[in-house]
Amino acid sequence: MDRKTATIQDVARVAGVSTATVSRTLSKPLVVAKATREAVLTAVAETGYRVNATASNLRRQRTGTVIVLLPNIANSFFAQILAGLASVLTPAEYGMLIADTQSGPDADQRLAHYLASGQADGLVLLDGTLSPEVLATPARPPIVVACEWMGADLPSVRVENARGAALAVGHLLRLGHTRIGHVTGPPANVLTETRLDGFRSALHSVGLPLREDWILEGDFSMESGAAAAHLWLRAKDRPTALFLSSDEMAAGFMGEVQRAGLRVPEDVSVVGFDNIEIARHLAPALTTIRQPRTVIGVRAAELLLDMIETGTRDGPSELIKVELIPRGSSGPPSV
Amino acid sequence: MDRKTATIQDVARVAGVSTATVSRTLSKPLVVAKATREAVLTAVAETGYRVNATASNLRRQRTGTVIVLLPNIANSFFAQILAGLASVLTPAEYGMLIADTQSGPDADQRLAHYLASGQADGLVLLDGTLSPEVLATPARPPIVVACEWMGADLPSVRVENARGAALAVGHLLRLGHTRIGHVTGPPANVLTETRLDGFRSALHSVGLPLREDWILEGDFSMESGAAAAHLWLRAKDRPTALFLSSDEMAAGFMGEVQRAGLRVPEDVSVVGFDNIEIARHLAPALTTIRQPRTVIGVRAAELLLDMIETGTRDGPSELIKVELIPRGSSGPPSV
DNA sequence: ACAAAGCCTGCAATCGTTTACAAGGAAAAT
DNA sequence: ATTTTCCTTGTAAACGATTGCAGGCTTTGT
Repeated sequence: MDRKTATIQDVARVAGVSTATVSRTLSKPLVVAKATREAVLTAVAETGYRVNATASNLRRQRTGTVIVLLPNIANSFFAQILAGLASVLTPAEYGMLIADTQSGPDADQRLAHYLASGQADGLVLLDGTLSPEVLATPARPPIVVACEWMGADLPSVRVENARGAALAVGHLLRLGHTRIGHVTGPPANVLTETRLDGFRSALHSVGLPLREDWILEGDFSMESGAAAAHLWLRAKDRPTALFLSSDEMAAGFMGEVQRAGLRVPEDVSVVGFDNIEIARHLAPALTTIRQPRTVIGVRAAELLLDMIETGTRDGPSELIKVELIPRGSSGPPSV
Repeated sequence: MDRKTATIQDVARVAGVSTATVSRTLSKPLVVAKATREAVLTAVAETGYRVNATASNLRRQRTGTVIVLLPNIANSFFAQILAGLASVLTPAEYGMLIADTQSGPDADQRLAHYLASGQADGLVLLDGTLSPEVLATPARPPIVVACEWMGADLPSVRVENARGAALAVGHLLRLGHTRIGHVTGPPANVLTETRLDGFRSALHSVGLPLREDWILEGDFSMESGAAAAHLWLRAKDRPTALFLSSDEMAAGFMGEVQRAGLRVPEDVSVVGFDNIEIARHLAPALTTIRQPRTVIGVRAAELLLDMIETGTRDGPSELIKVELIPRGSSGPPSV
């Protein structure tokens, strides 16, 4: 046990072989003779050798890192996707470099920077608001998009957003609602649009007219859900049910409505989207559309690793299923 | 614009200087003459050169990475600390390697592995359940502990947990409660014990007896808060107020109590700990103890960077202040 | 005008691995 | 017995940057 960490040289000396043999023993054990292999492994154990990832990466022209670009780490939605990513990347010896697109100044430029910098073997994109033009970079690393995005033909892991919206509306219709409103996500976002489209066409398909004044603009945050509640409370002619594009908004909405003395679902039915953990613990428990966040992360990571290893920049796209979870926040309209 | 990324050699050639000069221009611009400096910078811009972090790290005998060990990324509490860490580490050109101690098998062993592997220039410890003995590793990198931990004398960023508990109890006492219960965190955790101690001594200092049957065991999760609610609902002789060791538990508790038809704070006052984002959006809004999570991350990162740069393994410890946020979930007892 | 001091810059070694290539020896084929 | 083939192993050249050392050219001092 030396002061410093042992290097491959030390192992080679102890085992009485060349560094090449040590390296081979560790990476492709099959090509070295059994006797030497064992000698090397003993020496490794004895010296406590661990391969220096930096040197290895330099030589192998890789970085051992994938960059994850997301709008906001603090958001539990992304945190859970991260957990999924980590569960695949960590065992594969890849580190995650997390880049928060909201904290810095110009997100598009940051993306371009990461693409060009060669700081990563791959990139996971969780922010749908970035502009697709940046991808024009030559020699960019493989990218997997794990959210709705305008950049058309990248390998991606997506969620049945439109169908989710349709499920939500269908549920409310079945309960007897005909006056259904919607609170959207932030304007630029594709999630917003896809869910809004799903909402629109679900209403359309049963012949219900679309009341534009019942479509409120939010931004996925609880804050904006609460704001929507204020608008709703003040409105003269209000919908009896609302589909909100995120659970956080739904929670904010319900809280505000209840603090104003009205009741859910008696006075208004509420359906969210995401099935965040707290959804079932709210009072009333929140009806919502479940999307398996960890799975999204896992699949995205698997896709990316595959692309990195095969050296391709194209890959399949995957669609993750969603599911309606009916709970207490939705009920029949009280005429 | 070549296919491949430009290397320092390319820049040197274009600028008509040696690679040494290019390197110096970029790292210590002051020592190179103004004219050459400008020539180099022009060449850099022209070639689109970006320094290869791997090569630089290898030569400088560092990794450019800090490892963050935490129990669970998906937990929004940690996610927010992460955001704080990232906001300091990313600009300083350090990557974060996130290691989830819950996902793997033996967390202690993983910690030991990370310490020995030399994979990181520093380590942030967010998991208080790891055993302190592992630190005995010689030549370990600097560590900052950003949570309560038994390992005594490491540099740390801590929160006034005991005082927080005292604030919570004091608040309930002032409202007139004398029958106050507590829901703890998981048994092994130091957070649990510190807050429990704070709770105990706050009661003790005003001469209230301690009812052991009013101390329920939780684990910080909403689930366990809901379970505590069941116990509370079933109890014959129940407290009129509860201090729960986390907001998530408080949310789970409130939800369950309300779904059972009782009301907060009329039937039971609830105080949480953390001030998670949803706290103010619940109905009623949750009274809680605020701890600034982002700040914890920021300070921990700053401390760690300082230790890394000065090469020391000791450093100051910091205590982050907490604050009572009174909201609707606590009120006078209804006799 | 000459020596001393100061600025810049280049040379070349180094960080720790990986991996083409070649070479040595043993086994198999002729 | 000689040639061919196969299996293992070693040699040495990268990978791309940083930096101690030394040398050349100015500047300053006397």
